[in-house]
Amino acid sequence: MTAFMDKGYGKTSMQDLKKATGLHPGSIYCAFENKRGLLLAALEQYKLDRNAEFEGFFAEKHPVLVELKAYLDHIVQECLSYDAARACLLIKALNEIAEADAELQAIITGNLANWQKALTQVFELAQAKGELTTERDAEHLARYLILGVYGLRTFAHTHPEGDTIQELANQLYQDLCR
Amino acid sequence: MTAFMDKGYGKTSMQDLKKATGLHPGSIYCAFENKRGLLLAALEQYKLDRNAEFEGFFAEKHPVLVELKAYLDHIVQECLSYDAARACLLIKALNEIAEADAELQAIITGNLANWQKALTQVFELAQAKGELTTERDAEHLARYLILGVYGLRTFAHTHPEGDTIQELANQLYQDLCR
DNA sequence: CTAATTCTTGAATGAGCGTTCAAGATATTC
DNA sequence: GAATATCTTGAACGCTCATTCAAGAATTAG
Repeated sequence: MTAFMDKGYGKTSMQDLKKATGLHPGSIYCAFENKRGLLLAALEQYKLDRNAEFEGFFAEKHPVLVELKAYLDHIVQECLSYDAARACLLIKALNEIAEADAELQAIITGNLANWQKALTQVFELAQAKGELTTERDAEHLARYLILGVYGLRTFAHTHPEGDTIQELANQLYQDLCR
Repeated sequence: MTAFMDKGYGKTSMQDLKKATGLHPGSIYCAFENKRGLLLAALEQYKLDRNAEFEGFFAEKHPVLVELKAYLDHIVQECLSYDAARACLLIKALNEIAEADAELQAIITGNLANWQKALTQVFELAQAKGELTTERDAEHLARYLILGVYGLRTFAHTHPEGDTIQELANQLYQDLCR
């Protein structure tokens, strides 16, 4: 999973995967059928990891908006800490191969759609608790947050320095919770 | 240029480039030294095209904010019209190869920095003309707009349907010009 | 302990890639 | 119009890649 996140699918060679998995080519092909199968497995693991992380942040232990801010700040930290190239596996795979592989595209957009649904529920909860006006609907807010996260991730690739990313995230949060 | 935008650098083979340029391999190598040289030339052309387009939109024939809205709507149209995979050459190249090629990274981030500078001037002009409060500074606004455009482009890759993209762009515009 | 089965290994394979270069075509010069 | 210089061509090269598979190791069964 991390190999694909670092180098992307195309540039990760079987030699890289051999190192990353500790398996020899034959074993990889026995277990995952081919390189694409390994990517599918990596995407599955990525989904599990992200879901667990998400539930950790939105455990309803604090006001929803506080949890949301922590979540956003965590994403900022992620953008800043990663060695330049590493990115969200979903986006990296989407940009790289979705066009030529309908099944993969469906899996990726499905995962992203689930993320959006989960965020919608977060905003709905915030509205139900009166932390947020119901002026804009939760789905719209969720989409806008996702837009912002995509933007932050891309921006981070261009700008390793300063706290620009944090400032942008703060502005995004402010616009969402206005 | 369009070949690289459609398939990305890595997946564009010399055969594709032969078709796209009408030149035989030897001629390509004579004129551009190698495949990377052709990418550099494509990036240069992309810059020229984008600059011309930009100046067309911000010719000071209308209120600055009206021009800005038209510019954003144009980007929305671009996101919707492109066949799924085609993307901004700068971002595509940045995601794909910047890590492994410092010179290329410098060129790309340089171009993006120029874009940001130009947008900053647009916001400064709007503020000077009293179309916009000076509450938030122009550079901050420019960065936020860029964040939004990055987000729109990525979002468009996941969501070919509906007018989600246009709605998001409208929200972005509203948050910028609030 | 032997035989049968399953798992592990990594060299071999063929396809596709970017790149080169000598031969042929064309243009220029005197 | 011959000689020289330049441009064009595409087959050939070396390399890397994903993939395969037969031989060897390990495990299980009788």
